[in-house]
Amino acid sequence: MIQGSNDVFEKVMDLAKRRGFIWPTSECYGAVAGFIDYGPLGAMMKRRVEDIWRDFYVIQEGYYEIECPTIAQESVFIASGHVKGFSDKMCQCPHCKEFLRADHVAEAGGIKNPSIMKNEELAAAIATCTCAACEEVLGTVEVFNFNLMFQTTIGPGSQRVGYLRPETAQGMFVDFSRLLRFYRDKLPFGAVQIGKSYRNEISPRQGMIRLREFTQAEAEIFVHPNEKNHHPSFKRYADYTMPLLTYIQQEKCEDAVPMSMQEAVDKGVIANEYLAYYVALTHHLLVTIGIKPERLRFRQHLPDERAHYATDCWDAEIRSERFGWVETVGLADRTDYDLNAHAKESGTAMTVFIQYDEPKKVARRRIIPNMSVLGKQYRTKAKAIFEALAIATPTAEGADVEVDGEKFHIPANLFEVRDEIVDIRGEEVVPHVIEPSYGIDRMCYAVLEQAYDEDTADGEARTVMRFSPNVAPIQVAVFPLMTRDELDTIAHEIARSLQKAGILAEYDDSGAIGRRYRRQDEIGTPFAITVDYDTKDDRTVTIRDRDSMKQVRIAIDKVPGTISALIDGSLTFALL
RNA sequence: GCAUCGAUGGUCUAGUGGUAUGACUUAAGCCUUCCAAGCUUAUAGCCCGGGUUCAAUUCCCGGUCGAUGCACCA
Repeated sequence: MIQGSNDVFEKVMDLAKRRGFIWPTSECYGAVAGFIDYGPLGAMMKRRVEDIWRDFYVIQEGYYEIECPTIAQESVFIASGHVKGFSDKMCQCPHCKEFLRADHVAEAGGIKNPSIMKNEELAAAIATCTCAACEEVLGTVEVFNFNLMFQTTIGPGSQRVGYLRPETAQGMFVDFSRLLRFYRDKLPFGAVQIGKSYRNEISPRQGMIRLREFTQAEAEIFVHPNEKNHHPSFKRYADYTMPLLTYIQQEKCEDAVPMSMQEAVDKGVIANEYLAYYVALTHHLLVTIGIKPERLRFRQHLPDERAHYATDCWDAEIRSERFGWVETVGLADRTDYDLNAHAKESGTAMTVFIQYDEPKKVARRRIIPNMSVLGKQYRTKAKAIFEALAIATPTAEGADVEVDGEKFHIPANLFEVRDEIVDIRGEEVVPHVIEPSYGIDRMCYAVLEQAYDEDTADGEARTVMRFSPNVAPIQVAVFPLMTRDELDTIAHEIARSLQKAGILAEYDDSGAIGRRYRRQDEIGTPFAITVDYDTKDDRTVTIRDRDSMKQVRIAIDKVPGTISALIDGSLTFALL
C-alpha cells in the first residue's frame, strides 16, 4: 500500500516527469510557472480522458462538439462581464513591496462597500489602513486593476483588442443562433467544447492544479426555463446516490451525507432535475476514469460564493493527498444571464420561439393616430407623441400623453381606437443554461495520483500505476520470452495484429522478462502478452494482469478481441 | 509578488577555487525457458546571466524553476 502518503505528490510528479507524462514547459530555457507540457504518455492519457468525456456528452447525450478560437474580440468579454468583473483591484505596499488586494485591505480597515468605489476613491480610502504583510500604514498608494485575462491585439498596428478566452463557454453562447438553427429550433439542446483556456494567475502553484493555460471540457445545455425540473432521462440517475455537502451543512461544519438524486430534487437540496442529472452523470464519469468514489464529494457553493447569475452551483471535489479537496468540475445553473448579456451587447435576439399547443385568442387594443393632422400640428415631436399614444389609455374626450415632461391632450377625433381579437401562436423564450464545466488537467492529476501505488513482489518493491484500463496510455505490452527461436517473430506478429485492431500495443524484447514487466507496471500498462516455448506448440500465449501479476493462457487469435474487451470493461481479467 | 531554503548525467547522490564520485536507469553485445539476476562495453551531468579571480560547478550579486510560509486563486 501507499507508504508515507505525505509525499505521494512528489513521487507521482517525479514518476510523471521521468516516464514522460508531465514535463515542465520549455525546460531548456527555464520553465515558466503555470504552464506544463504533456509528454508522450501524458498526452495519450489526457486524450483518453477527453475521449471518455466525449463518449458521455457527445455520443450518449447527443450534444455535439464545436470548436471556437481561443482568442476572441473584446465585445465578447465585455458582454460576458469578464473585462469588468474578471479583474482584481490591487495595490502595492510602498514599504514592503507586497502586492495586496485593495478591496481586502479596505474591508480589513472597516471601510464599507469598497467594491463599488472607483480606483482613486479606494486609494484615498485605504491610505490610513495598514498593510497585512508588514503592518505599516500604507499612505499614498495607487490602486490598479489586474485583469486575469491575457490581452493581445488583432492584426498589425491594430487598436482592436483581443483576449485569450478565460473559459470555453462564451463560444457556445455567441454561436447560440447558429446552434439553435442546427438543432432545428427546438429545446432542449446542448453544445460542448473541449479546449484550452487561459487565466493569467497572479501566482500559480501546486503543479498541474492551477495553470495559466489549461484544458476545459464544457457543456452548455439550453433548456426551457419551465422545463428544468423535467429532464427526459432523469430516471436513469434517480436512484444514483453520492455524498452531497450542502451549504447548510457547511455552515454547520457537518460532513457530506449520501443522498439519491431523486431525494435531492424532492427536498430542494439540488435546484432542479437537470442539475441533479448532470451531478450524477459527473460522478459516473469520474468513477469511470478511475477516481475512487470515497475520494469524491459534491459541494454546493455558499450563497456568497456563487456567481451573481447562478441560482445553484455544485462542485465535484476530489480529495488529493497533497491539496485536500480540489474543485475539479463545476456544475452551475447559469439561468438566462449569458444569453441576455450577449443579446444586449450584440443587438441580436437570442430567444427560441415556443409554439403553444393551441393559439391563444387575445383581445388587443390598437390606437391608430391620424398622422397627417398630428404631424403638421406637432412637427418634430409628432413621432414621440405617436409612440406615447400607442400605450396610452384614452377616454371618450381623448388621450393625455407626456413627452419629455411636456403634457399634451390629443382630442379623440385625431385617432382611432380599434379593439381586435388576435391569435398568439407562441412566445419568444430566453433559454436557461445548465453548465457542467470540467477541468481536464485536474482530472488527469487525480487519475495519476490515485493510480500511484507501491507494493511488494517477490520481496522487492514494485511501483505500479493502477490506471483504469480505459485511460492507460499504453494498453498492452507484447514480449517474447527469449529473443530467439522465432519467439520474437511471433511476438511481432501479435503486436501487429493488436495495432491493426486499434489497440496501442508496445513490443519489447530488451533484457530480462521481469524487468520488462516492471517497466510496464510503472507506466500503468494494464496487460502484457508473453510468447513462450509453448506458443510454438499450441498457438497460445500468456496474458498477464498488471494488478494481480497473474497469468492466463489464451489462443493467439483471441488476443485482440480479449484485450479490447478488457480495455472497454466488458470483460474482467478474473473472468478469463 | 514578498520571505526562507534548495538546484551536480534521465533518477538518486559524493565532492571540489584547477571540468567531477558511486549507484540505478538507458543503449549495444554475451548469457538467460516468466517477474528489476549476472558479465563486458558505451552514452550522458555541475540551472541561467553578471561580478571577483590567472582560473568559478564551488565565492558574491541578480534571475529562473521547485518546496514551504504569507498574500492571491472571478
